[in-house]
Formats: sequence, structure tokens, C-alpha cells
Amino acid sequence: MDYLKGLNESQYEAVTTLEGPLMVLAGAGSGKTRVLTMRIAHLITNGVDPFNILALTFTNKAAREMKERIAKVVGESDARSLWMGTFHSVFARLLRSEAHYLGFPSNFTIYDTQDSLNVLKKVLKEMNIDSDVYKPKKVLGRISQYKNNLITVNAYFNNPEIIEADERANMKLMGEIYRKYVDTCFRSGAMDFDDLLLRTNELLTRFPEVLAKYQDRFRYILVDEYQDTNHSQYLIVKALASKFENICVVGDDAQSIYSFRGANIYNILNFKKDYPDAHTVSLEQNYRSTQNIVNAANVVISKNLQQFKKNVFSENEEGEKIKIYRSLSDADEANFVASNIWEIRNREQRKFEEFAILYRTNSQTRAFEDALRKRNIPYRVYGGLSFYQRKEVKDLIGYLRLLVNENDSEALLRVINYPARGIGETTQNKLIVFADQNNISIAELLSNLGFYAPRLGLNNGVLNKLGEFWSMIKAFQVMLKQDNVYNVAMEVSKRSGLIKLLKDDQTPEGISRVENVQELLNSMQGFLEEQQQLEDGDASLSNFLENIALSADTQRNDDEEDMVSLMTIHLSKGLEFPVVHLVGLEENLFPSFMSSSSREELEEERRLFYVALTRAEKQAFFTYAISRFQWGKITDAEPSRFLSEIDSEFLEFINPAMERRTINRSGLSSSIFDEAPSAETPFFKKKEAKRTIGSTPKEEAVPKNLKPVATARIINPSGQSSQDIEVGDHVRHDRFGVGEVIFLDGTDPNNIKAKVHFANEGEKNLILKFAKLTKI
DNA sequence: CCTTGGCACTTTTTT
DNA sequence: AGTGCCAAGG
Repeated sequence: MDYLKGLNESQYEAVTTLEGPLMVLAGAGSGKTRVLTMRIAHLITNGVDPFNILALTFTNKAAREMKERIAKVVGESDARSLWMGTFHSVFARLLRSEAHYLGFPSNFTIYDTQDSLNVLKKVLKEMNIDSDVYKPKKVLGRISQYKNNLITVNAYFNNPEIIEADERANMKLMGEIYRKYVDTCFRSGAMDFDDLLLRTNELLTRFPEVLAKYQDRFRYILVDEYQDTNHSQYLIVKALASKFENICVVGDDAQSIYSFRGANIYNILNFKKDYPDAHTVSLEQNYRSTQNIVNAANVVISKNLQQFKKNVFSENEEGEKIKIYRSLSDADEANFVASNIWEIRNREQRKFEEFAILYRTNSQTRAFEDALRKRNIPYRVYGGLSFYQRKEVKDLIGYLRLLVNENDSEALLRVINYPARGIGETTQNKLIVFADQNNISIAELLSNLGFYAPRLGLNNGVLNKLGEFWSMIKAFQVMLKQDNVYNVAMEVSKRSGLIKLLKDDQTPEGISRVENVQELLNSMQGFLEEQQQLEDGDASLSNFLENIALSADTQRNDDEEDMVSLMTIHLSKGLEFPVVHLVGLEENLFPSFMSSSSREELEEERRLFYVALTRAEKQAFFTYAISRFQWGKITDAEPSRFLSEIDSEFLEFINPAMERRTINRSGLSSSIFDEAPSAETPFFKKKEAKRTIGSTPKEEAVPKNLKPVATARIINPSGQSSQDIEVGDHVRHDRFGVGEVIFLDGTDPNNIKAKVHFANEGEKNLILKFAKLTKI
């Protein structure tokens, strides 16, 4: 058990205390992920079947990274059979197999926020409710709150307090809207994000046999980022853990930053009340950052009233002071950061991937993209407007969703007249109202159009068009049964007229829309190949759709690795970078103007600041601008209050003479960091977000179930060329790039599995027959 | 029924 | 500045 070596005392305790409730309070940089990983490995080495372990993380990124690390210790196959993922993805999976209990189809659609909003808008319209008073976003937010607190529609109407609260807020129709929204989703066979948790709760409370089944299955439960769980998540965990009470929660109250989506910091603060005999371990030594950074972060977070007593310390070098740069404008700020990165990289021989630019809002990215591009500095933007949220992409996905679940009326209405085929708003409204009144879905209505036609009040022309549309959809569905997702999507985009419509638009935007659709199709082909090659792959359309619904950006990896990372602070949680630039430190931006009204909100912003600062290992830079281009005009800004909360002993001002300088019109600063790098080296390449950062796995553990085979023959599906391949060979794969063969398994030449470690993608298990590997 | 042009609103953060 | 929504005209 050499993995236990090198753990400090508290880490060791957290890893080896396997039975009973355990709370690990892990300060920033204290090796939390390592502890979680080792703990799971330790469970498995101690004979716990990975099948009985449930590990819940907060983001897909975290889940993936941890799974990779665990695989290195216990082997890929064990790692694969544990249930690990975000709450949403794990319970979506569980709900798929138990959906019938709740009257949902197992292929239910998952609505993202945009979908929910569209549904809600239609509901408001149908109910003739003024959406100026009932602002859809606000209404949806309230519904989300209900759901996260397990207030179902019935519970709502039995709860005078809430009804009264809504009345006081001048929203006395909330109950009816809520009911109608839930009904609509149900009839569409769809769940929104909150439903995935709420319905899981419903399932576990209403059906004791289901609860018992999963209690028995998940004997060991681990929850990461416990401080960010909401009430609904809390109850699921509690229910599942109540039989064996082998529950380990890991978190840091100082890093709770998701209360806007219902995270309840009291879940972690009250853990000891829920489990009186719980063991508590505190990890307080920070191994990540310099003393200066840790101490400065401590000072800031100490301004919050609500927290555990904790003493995070670092024994690393003292390190450099945090440098503050005051800029004239957002463009100036970005230019400084870009030049600074360039300069430090050259001076200290660092790689671009060691730098991060962190900001409060996604809209701040643009200026930095411009500045970096100007200097040919490669960068990658994480998060932001997801590819899958673009209109043209959603349109095609709308068709695909309709094929999988034809009751999904949101998808249906999205595509029924796009491209325009003469089924306008009036007709659509008739369909909606009729379906609603007869308590059927629009799909049922269209499937029995002849039967319902006399009562619909539509003319023959329109009826024909409806019939044509629906038989086109039916034809696609038939095709889906026989053909693969890529071919079907291709056919859909052609026959629906989508591609033609987009191609007719020759403006630059139009061209980029065509490219986006093309990229979606490419990604489907990639998905298809990948799933076909993985031995436990699932190449179904519904699997593809689920993947994109629950992970905002499943973008492909690519060759270029060494890039500066740009992301929001929220996304940066759990990551670390040698040099961090924390930008836009201005009042009303950070802290956000939306969060300056109450102490609670402000404390969350402060925790956010804490998270940002503690991402830095060696150096941190703070920047702010005195004016900023915002909402189409220039706005003056003041430095963030957080800056003044840090003792000056930790800080150093880069441009103290700034005030006296005349403002130069170019907005470029000319202080000590002038010299912009020349633009002659053309290695700049813009990349979309990818999921994993840095760390390529190096050592390999021998998987238990694979028997080594010395050599195997590559057989192409086409059967043309074949070549011998053996362990240790370097191979090239169309999508995954270059990698090394670690393992071969199987005697049947048609079914030889190869485990390949790709430089960019990590390990993959491939079926040799399908994977087009070339020896290099 | 569809297209166009003007106008209002936007930006907090994510599953 | 960019997007989405609505009203009016074709």
C-alpha cells in the first residue's frame, strides 16, 4: 500500500477511517482530491466492491479527473465500475432505469435552462399572464427554489406560508404557473435540472423497495464539495446513507460559492448534528501556495462571520508579494495581463499552461482574447457560451430530441416551423391549446391527425403540411432504428431543409452557423467512433443527447496543449496554476452589483475571492480598471473593496505613479511592462474549452482483468492492410492522436482489446478491429 | 403566414 | 454591442 506513504497525519486518518460517518474539512490546497482518491483506492484494496461505492462530485471536470487518478491506483476496470459523477448525471442515470415508477419514459428528455425558460414563456402566454410582471427568469428562479426545497405542486398548495409569501411578492399566480409548468414538462416526458434531484427524492420516498435497493448497493458514499450541496441533494445523500452510514463528506465552508443555485452551507455546518458520532478530520496544511498567498487569503476570509475555525497555513517559501496593477480601461488591463504573461514566461522559462486569467463574469473574456491574440499567445476559454447553446446547433438537436422522445413538445414546437413550412403561430397555438385541453401531447395529436382534424378548425392546406411534417419525423425515426446517429443527423439536417436554409445566408455569421452545424455533425461522428471502439460503449442517440445536456461543453481535445487558461472563478474551483491573474477587481463587478445588498451575498463574493486567490501557487496579480466599456458605454469604476481588505504587507503596487501620468489615448500602459512581444511567431491558435487540464497520467497500474498478450494483428474493418502490433508500440489514432500500447487482451482475433495511453486523451480501451490504429 | 426593422434589455456565477 | 422580442407591412 505504497499509496499511503507520503500522507500527513490528518490525511492518513481521512483515508483510512473507512467505516461510519466522516467529515473532512479540507482547506484550500490541502490535498483534498488526493485524499478522496486514496480513500476510494483504499476501500477497494480493503475488499470493498467498487460496485458498492458512490462518489458524487460537483462538476464533470472533477469527476473525470478523479476517476483517472483512481484508475492509476486500482486499475481501469475497478475504477469503471464505481458510480462517480455529478449529482445530476448520476441520478439521471438512476432515474432512467427507474423512470417507470414515476410515470416517465426511460428516454425522458433533460431540459437545460434555456429549454425550461422557453416552456415557461409558453405557459405564461397560454395563461394570458403579463410576463412583465411575471418575469420568466424570476418565475423560473422561484420554481427552482421550490423544487430544491422539495416543495412539490401539492406541497405548495398545502403550505399557506409560501402562498402568502408569493402574494406579498405580488405573485399570487405562482402556484398555478408552477402547476402548469410541471404538467407541461411531465406530458413532454421531460425533466429539468432540478427535477433530476427532486424526482430522485420522490422515487426514494415513495417507493421503499427502490430505496432499499440503492441503499444496499451504495454502501459507501463519498460527497465532494459538500458545502455546495442544496437541500434536495442533501436529502438524497441522507436517505441513501441512512442504512450503513458509511458516508464521507469533504468540503470547505470557506469555498461555498453556489448559493445562487440553492447550495446550503448549513449542510456542512450541521453535519455533526445529523451524525452525532461523526468523525471529523481537518486538513489545514496548504501544500499549494506560498505563505504570502495563503496568509493574504486568510486575512480576507476572516472578514466573514459565518465559518468554522480553521487554521490554514503553508510551510512553502514565503514567496513574492501579490502585485496590483491599476489600469485605465478594460483594454489596458488586458494588454497589461497579456504582456505580463509574455514577460514572465520568458524571464522564468514558464509554459503558457502555467498561467490563468480568472474573472467574475463571462463577458470579461473578450478583451483578454483580443490582447492575447494580438501577441500570438495561445489561450483557451473555458465555459462561456456553450457550443450547444447556439441557436443553429439547438435547432438540429431539437430535431434529434424529437426523434428520441416525440412527446417533447418544446423540441417539437422549436422545429415544426423551422425551416418555415407554413405552420405558423396561429396553427401552433391551436395545436397547443387542443393538446392541452384533451390532455394529450402534440405528438399524439399529430399521430392521429385524421381523427382529431374535425375538431381542430384548420384548413386542408395546413392539415396537409402538418401531415407532411409528421411523416418526415416518422421517417427519421424509422431510419434511426436501422442506422447510426451520424447518418441520421446528416439526413435530418438535409431533408428538414436546415442546411439549405443556413447555406443560403452568405453573411459571415451565416457561414459560421453552417460551420457550427458541421461541427456538431463531426462531434457526432467522433462520439460514434469512440463509443464503437469502447468495449462498453453506447452509441445511441439518447446517450449522445444526455451527454450534451449534462456537460456544458464536451469539446474535443486537440494537439495544442500549452495554452493560457481563461475562465470564471466558479469554474476554477479545484484547479491550480503557478501564476494567476485575477482581473476586474472593481466594485459592482467583483463583488457583483447583484450581490452587494446583503451581508450573506457579500460573504459569498468574498469566498469567491478566496477561491480565486488560493488557485495561485507562486504568484498572483490583481488588476482593476478605472473605467470599463460596459453595456455599450464607458462606465467609471472604483477598486474592489476586497483589495482594501488585504493588509498592505502582502501587496505591492506595480504602477504607483499611475495617477500622475497623462492618460494616453491608445489606452496602452507604458510602465515597467511595455514591450509587447512581436507577432511574428504564428503559434497562436484559438481553442474551445476542453475538459481536462494539464496533468497527463504517467505511471500505469496493471488492470486486474486483462490478460496480457504479446502481440496482436491490427485488422482493419475494411480488411485491407494489417500489421502486427505489440505492447510498447507507438500508434496513431484518428481522433485520439498519438499513444502507446500498454496492454493487449484476448485470443479471438476479432475481439482483441487494446489499452492505449494517448498523450492527450489519457487511457482508452479500444477494440482493435474497429479502432483504426496505425503503428508509428 | 412570413419578413423586416426598431426597440429594449442585457451580465453574475452552473448542473 | 449583441440578441431577442414585438409590431407593422407584404
